[in-house]
Amino acid sequence: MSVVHPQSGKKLDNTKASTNLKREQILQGATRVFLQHGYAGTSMDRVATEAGVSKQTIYSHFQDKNGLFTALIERVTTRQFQFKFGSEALQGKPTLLLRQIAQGYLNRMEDREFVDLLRVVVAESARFPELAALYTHTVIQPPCHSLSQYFKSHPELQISDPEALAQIFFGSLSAFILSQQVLHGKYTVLMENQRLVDSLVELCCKFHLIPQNRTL
Amino acid sequence: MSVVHPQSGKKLDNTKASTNLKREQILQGATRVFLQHGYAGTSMDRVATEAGVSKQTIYSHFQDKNGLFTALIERVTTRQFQFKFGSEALQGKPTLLLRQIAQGYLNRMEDREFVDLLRVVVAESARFPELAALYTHTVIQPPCHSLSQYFKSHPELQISDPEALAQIFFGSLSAFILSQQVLHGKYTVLMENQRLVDSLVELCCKFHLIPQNRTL
DNA sequence: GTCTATAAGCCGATAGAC
DNA sequence: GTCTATCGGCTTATAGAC
Repeated sequence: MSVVHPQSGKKLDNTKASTNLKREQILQGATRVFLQHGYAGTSMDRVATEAGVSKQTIYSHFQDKNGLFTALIERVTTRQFQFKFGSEALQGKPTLLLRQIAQGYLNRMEDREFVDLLRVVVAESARFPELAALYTHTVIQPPCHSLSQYFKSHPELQISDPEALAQIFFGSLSAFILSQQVLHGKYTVLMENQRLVDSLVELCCKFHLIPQNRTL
Repeated sequence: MSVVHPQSGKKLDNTKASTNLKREQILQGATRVFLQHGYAGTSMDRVATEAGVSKQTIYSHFQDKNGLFTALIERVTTRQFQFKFGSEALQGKPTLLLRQIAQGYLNRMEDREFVDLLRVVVAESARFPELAALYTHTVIQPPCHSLSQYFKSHPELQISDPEALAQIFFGSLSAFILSQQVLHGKYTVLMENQRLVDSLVELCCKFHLIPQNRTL
């Protein structure tokens, strides 16, 4: 199938590079369109225009609309997994560390791709359950698991159910992002990020802080 | 425009009743289809078939696809608002009351219409921002506001930021529902409702319970 | 491999009979 | 008011030139 040029190996490499470049070009264009308009709301014509290629080029790189969408969401999901959370060592004063974690997670609100991916994965969760599962295990679970481990290794925090508290921690942050950015509550319901973070950290460290700050 | 029958007033009433019946019939069929397949994924032909009427009948009751969808979501949203939360008096022991509230909210996981509405409102939030705003103010805010008021009127709970805690309370519950039911985590990520509820109640009543249960 | 052109069917919305 | 029939236009996917 592939044209092997006998005079220079470069020709082959260039061809492959060019092919991958086209594929990349298609994915970038398709990502913009699909993440904004959803699966059914996106036409292959629109993708072709946005990516600057013809429709047939798309069909030569991907089996069909379904395959393109799946490959695309898997790519963006994996990309969002690169979010450095598990990598940084979980050290330092608990209040400061937890504040950093919460603040860092809330900063993702400003990442449009993160917000768009969340909306689309939820939107297509009924038609693409395997993508919902991938998202859950790749984006949602890892931070939750890390925090749970942290809680377990710090008994002085006196947390009765580390896994449940980690779920509450990231769950309330995720719900905040959903309500503020996806449902546009930012413009109608006011709540400063800092207040949420403060209360969350306080909840996790209540027992821990009592001996230092309070006398009952 | 309307045909007023001179012999019997019943004729007019029957006609109106029949009209409202058709409208109801259309809305019921459309609700099933739209909540399952989303806006772009739903065709008017499919709605007509599902509702058991012709397409033209739909267009005589609703301006266009957009108008039908909007009327439908507004109806279901309002219906979900009937969820009895603000109505019941917030009385009783805080731990028991909070447990009841959390448990009651989680019971909505089993209401398919609630889960489907959440998914569709999120899915179409970019194209129908006014529906997202309606959902926020009708379904999300009221319970949050009620709980916040409850916290404020019970200073013995020593809650520093009642509004933020109420947001954390319902936010983590909503995120749980989203992850378990919408993203199908029910089948891949196991976490019993009871553990979440226990931790949530414990967090809200930590200071309150300390004098009774612990000695620091 | 990439393009233009086109097939075959479904879309939202409407016209006209009754 | 409700039906059947239909109109352009847009949809996914493919055929054939280069």
